[in-house]
Amino acid sequence: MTNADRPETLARYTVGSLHRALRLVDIIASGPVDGLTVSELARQLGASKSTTFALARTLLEFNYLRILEPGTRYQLGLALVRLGDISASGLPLAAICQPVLHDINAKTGLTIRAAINENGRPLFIERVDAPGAIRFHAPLGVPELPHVSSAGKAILASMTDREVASIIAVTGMPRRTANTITTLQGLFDDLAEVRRRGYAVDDEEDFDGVFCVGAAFFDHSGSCAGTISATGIKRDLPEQAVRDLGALVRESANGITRMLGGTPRELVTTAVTT
Amino acid sequence: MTNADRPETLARYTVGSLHRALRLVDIIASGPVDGLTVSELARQLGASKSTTFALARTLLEFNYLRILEPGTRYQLGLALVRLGDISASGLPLAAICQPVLHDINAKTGLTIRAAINENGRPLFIERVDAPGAIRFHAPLGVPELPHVSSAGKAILASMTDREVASIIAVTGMPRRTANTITTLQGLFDDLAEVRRRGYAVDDEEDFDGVFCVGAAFFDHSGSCAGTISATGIKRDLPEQAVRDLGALVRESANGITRMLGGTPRELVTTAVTT
DNA sequence: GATCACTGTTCGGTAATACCGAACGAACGT
DNA sequence: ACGTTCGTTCGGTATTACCGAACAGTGATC
Repeated sequence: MTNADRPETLARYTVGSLHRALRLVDIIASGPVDGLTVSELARQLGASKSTTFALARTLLEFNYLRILEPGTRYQLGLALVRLGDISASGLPLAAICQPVLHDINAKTGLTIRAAINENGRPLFIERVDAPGAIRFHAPLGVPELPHVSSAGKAILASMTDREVASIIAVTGMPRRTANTITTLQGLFDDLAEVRRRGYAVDDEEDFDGVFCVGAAFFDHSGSCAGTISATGIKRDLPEQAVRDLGALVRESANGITRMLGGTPRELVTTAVTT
Repeated sequence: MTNADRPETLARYTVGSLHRALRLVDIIASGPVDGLTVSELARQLGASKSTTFALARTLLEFNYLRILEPGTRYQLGLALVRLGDISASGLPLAAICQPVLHDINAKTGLTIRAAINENGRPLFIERVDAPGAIRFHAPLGVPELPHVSSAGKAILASMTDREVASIIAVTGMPRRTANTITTLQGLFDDLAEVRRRGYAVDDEEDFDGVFCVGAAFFDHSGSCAGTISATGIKRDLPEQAVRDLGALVRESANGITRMLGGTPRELVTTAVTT
């Protein structure tokens, strides 16, 4: 549940019914794709059926929810598509990144994503899917773990070891696969490699069989604004292809850096300075 | 289908504070891109500052809103990106259409959009922008007027004149440019042309200088599920290019029809049967 | 066919709470 | 140093959001 992971002291000026309604939306968002019924929602929400019904009706009125034809299951509505589109357009990054994502997608046929740097964690804001049936688990709008993704490691590589340690202190380093880096020293070593190459690699560290290459771009102040990354099936990517892909992603990220008024970081052989 | 129209009785089972909160989100969504302050929101909402503040804080807690760095202006937050993405992914159409949109975009360099048929009106759910600086007014998630867009006319062309008339009775035929079709008979004539060609054309009927080509796809039951359309600047499109583009869009739509388990409509020379 | 368990929906009563108004310090722009 | 506007805080009160009970349908099981 995502309602308890807010230990901040914001609980003071919150509107209870609105809080409940947004939790309801979250329950539907993390529920099955074919939606949930009022009774199921009421159970998960811990409220009565009538209350849940009233909340759902109000959300329905604004098209935040949508009712499936057979029966009465609630899904997320189309108003959220509109609002999400507006929200993403508000970020100038999205407009800048979109053509770059399409370009890499056209050249490689892989799934390409753009993320922003959210306090050291990658938060994906845009995505261009690979053609074909394979779809990767790639939700937008939620911060991902930094130590298991190429996007996350590309961000961390722009920071000092001290900063990296403070971020990892919050997120931890949970193991996802046999290849997951689970020690701080192992991560530091990998980040040094990232700085040398100019791009980060996720070699089945998040999902078995999934390979990822990512590179960071920087704003005018020189701080890491975000990343772009390419995701594919490991067996489809021979070693040479990875090097070419890494170079492509790195240069594309450098292009975004220049569009943001920044200057691409040169490849370094030593640790980053404070 | 059973979608009652706007002039519904103000629903009886609405939660007041939630209603206010969603109106607040809408106000921000239709406001300036750099956001609104609490005082401005309170004025437009017709509520006190303290109430507005509490609502905004709660929405902030769930990342429905976001605060701009300089000052305290509220923007739409990134949670809406996530929810919009989930909402669109819930529609199987979006997953099917995405590679097709990219394909046409790669071939033509134009802005390509997919819409679903929302009671005879096109509701855009996905978009691939043209590379370059030009951005068309192309919001997602809101139903557009059917008589001024190629997507709308492609939908209407799949219906009988009687059905078209009943839809136009609701939306009206407001004039947008000098080329806008404003009479029912004129629309019927144009729709007959659409059925002959297999694709619809918007020749500066919505915006001056903007040209559009769209075609409908159909589900297994043979009813129009939605459209794909390409948008560009008129002077960039000579007559022959329009014919090629129309054929491309039509064939791409036919491909989606087949993926939906339907059979593409053959080009007709007479009116559509009931 | 009748029972059961379940659903979505309706409605009244009441305790909770969402709202307002006033007041605070701070930040601008006179 | 002025006046104005901002965001934020807090207490009191009447609004209202909540619950529980009861209704009509549906589908499965006996």
